[in-house]
Amino acid sequence: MSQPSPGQAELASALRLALLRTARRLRSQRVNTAVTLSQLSALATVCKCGPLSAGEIAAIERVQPPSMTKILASLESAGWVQRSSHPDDRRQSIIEITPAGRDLLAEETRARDEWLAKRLVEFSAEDLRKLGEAVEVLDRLGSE
Amino acid sequence: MSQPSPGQAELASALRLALLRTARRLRSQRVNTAVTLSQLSALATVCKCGPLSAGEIAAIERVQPPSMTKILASLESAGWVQRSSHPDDRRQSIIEITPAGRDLLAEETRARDEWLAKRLVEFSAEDLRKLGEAVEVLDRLGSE
DNA sequence: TATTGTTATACTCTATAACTATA
DNA sequence: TATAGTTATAGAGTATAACAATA
Repeated sequence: MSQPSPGQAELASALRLALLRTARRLRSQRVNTAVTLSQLSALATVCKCGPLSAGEIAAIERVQPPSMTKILASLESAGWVQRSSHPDDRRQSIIEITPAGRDLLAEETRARDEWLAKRLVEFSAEDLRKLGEAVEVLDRLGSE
Repeated sequence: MSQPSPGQAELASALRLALLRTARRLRSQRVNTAVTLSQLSALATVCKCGPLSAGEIAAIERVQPPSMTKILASLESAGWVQRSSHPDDRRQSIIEITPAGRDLLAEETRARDEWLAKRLVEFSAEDLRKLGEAVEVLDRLGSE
């Protein structure tokens, strides 16, 4: 593995500041005050990746187990996920999304995306192409 | 102005999740426990945009004035910024970076970028091009 | 002993509401 | 009255350390 080049260090610096500010705006953009962005993200993972244990969700979301405990407690008390016992290991429980959770996820995703999409319509086709190409790279950067 | 197209809604959704996770990882990557990412971001703004009032920094950083009050208080008590009185308006003070602040900023930026740059070396030239092109678009998205 | 998850605790980050000082 | 900034307070988000239950 080579050392970071000067160009990479500059890119890293610019990317870090750009991501901080954009994420700050996305997080503050609360649509429904009943659910937060972190809860929504965990709910999206449970919906997409099927029934999972708490540890598995924490690993996918890249947070520590105690953080996920809190998120899951709030999702469960709101009725958006439900737990069942693991057949072989009584330490674990299996967490899955409920129909109400699916409804909430769909509605919130639509509302939050609308806020972002409204800003995106002001961007050129060229800008959108650049963002679209970067999403896949960012995904790898955020989950490695 | 047109309505968001289906393609824009999908891009918005994918971008939102990618940004959340990547930003989460960047924020948790603490190098020096003496300074936080938000403090560093404000310090970078004061360094780059010259002497500013508290309100101006808050506007550039896109946070509310009370949030900036806290950030500036910590930066000032650490000796990384200093205040002087505004010549015409005694409600305001003028905030500028100190030499110690400049040193801290250079050192911290280097250390934090190293973490990101180390990951970037594993990416292809094509990936880096995509990220580089997106940075400018993200900047506009985060500061509009 | 090792693993899974939770509880206890603390710190960062940010906001709104109420207030002070100045214009 | 209006504006710039601060103080008071609270909630979201996350972590580490210590613990309990189970494997």
